[in-house]
Amino acid sequence: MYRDTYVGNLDAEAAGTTVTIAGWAARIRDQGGVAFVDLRDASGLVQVVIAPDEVPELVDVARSLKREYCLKIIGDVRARPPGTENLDLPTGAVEVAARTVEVLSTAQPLPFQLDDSIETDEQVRLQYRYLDLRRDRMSRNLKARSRAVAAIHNNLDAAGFMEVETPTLIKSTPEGARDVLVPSRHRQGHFYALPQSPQLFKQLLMVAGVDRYYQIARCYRDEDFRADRQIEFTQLDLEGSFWGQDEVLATIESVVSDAVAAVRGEGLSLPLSQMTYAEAIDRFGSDKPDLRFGMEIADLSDVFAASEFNAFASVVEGGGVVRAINIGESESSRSHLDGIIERAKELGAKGLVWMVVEQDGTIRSPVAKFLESGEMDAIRQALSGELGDVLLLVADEHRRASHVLGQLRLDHGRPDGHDDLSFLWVTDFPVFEVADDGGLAPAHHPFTAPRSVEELRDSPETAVAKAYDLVVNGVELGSGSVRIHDPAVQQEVFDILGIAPEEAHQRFGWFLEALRYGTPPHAGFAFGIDRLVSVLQNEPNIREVMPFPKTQTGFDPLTSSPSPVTEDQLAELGIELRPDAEESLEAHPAG
RNA sequence: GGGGGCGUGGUGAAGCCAGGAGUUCACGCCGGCCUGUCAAGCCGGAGGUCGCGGGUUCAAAUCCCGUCGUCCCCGCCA
Repeated sequence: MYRDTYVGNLDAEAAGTTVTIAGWAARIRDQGGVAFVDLRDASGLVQVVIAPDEVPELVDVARSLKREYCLKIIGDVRARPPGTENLDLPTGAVEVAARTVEVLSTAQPLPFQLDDSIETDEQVRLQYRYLDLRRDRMSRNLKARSRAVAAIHNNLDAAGFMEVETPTLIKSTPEGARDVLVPSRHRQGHFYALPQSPQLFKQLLMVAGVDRYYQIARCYRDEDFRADRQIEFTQLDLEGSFWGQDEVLATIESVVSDAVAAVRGEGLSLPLSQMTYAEAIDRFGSDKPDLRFGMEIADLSDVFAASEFNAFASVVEGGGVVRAINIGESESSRSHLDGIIERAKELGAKGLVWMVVEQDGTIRSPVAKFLESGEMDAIRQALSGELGDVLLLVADEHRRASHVLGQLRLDHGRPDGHDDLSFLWVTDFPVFEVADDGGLAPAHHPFTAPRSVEELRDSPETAVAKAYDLVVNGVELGSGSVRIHDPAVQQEVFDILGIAPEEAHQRFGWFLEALRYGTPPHAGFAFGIDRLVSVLQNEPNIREVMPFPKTQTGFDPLTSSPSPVTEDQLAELGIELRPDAEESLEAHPAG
């Protein structure tokens, strides 16, 4: 028997018992005589005492121990001598006096330290992820994730949902993100795609009468990596028949609240607040506003419409707007403010005007000479400007000005280092977004139901979809929609989206066919488990809550994947590498 | 596709702007001392082609060019 208890269970009540415990030597403090070993297992840490005057035969083994040796120890739990208790340790009231110490496995010196005293380069952590995961932080993240997922399963199972698996080798329907492709051996030149989501399959399950479906599904999108994006990630995917938006939101709220409670100990106050897409853009310059702080966007178009400052006045005259935020008391050196202007340009603004509120209520700014005192007053009032506040103004079309200010708002207002959770539904998304070339691009997948087909046909640029996002602390957790269940409507939507009938038939014909067999009205949602857990754990990126993530270029330093394959493997698939791929092989020698 | 930060013994940092012997600090590692420590302490020691390649220079960790890796951001992510 390797153990009869976890070390985390050892408290004052366990004193007087004899236990068998097993784990790793997290730290060793050899006093020359008595030695202390902090033994860590999956439950926590306990101090083991090896005392030569009590058990002389343990002297040699005590001397031989190194960090991260894997040990089995039989010993007596006893209260620590008065004055030596460790209040920082949950098990700090007791210690285990060793009778026997068995080395189950030795360990080489570690490539990095497992305590949190030094922040190790992430590539090294990933290369030795199995050691990194022993660290308290990562161990806690894994546990939190497990608890959240368990809560989700419990909630949906109790609510009558059926867990159904869908294929991970599916038909490629190039749209949206790039597909991850898998070559077929039986049909050379043909490829499977890994699913970007189980979207169409879960809709087929609705046609199939499953009624309430869910799945914790792995999804794959081959786009550039970010702190909150990996090539593969995990979503809770769900769908229900004879359902509408209100029921979906209520279900998701209940699920998320249970997941939050499982990790944080306390659920959410329901229902969550809601805001339309239009309001979110207007007030916060984002479709995923972070409501943990204010700093709302104010509109100054009226002030500048008649002002002497022609650059702004002409923008307003041309149908644009002048919008602004107050980032509060901030460094107002020229170089710092120039940096903000650069950032604004990076975000797509033509320029940015800063203003600093002075002692006498006047405004210091490169454009101050164009402003009358009444105009300065109006600006200060609109932005509640106090002494020392820095105001940032952008003139552009409404959408772009809002977007730029929304980002600057995050740059300067986003809090860090506290535990607040600010959940928000964003509803009434538009069917189309205005692309950079001025054209319309679908904002969602083409199976999203419009609020009305007539509206979509008559004024597509303002048409609203029955689509909704869940946002927490400025992170888009997930999105969902009411789906189209009428094949005629689906056909028409394809048409309005600019997908020709032949094209629609070729890509989605199998799906359109399915809709013709008595499809129930249905709706659903999907949200990112990685993102949710990373927010709940206050982690800055989702890699910290994924056991084996990849680097920004999709590389896994632990296994050195992706890697070249043999000529034979390629030949079986009918694949030959192009010259530029051969060059890439030389540039990235196999690890 | 683009912008920025970083790459220095096993780990983390300083040194780089302003070129002058691989210099420094913390942790770890190895050896010694130490019988109540808990990020133990004290003494001693080992360990580095300054990511790689090229250039400038009498001289390059330091300046320049390229390249690889990594992180953040813009674009992209129906």
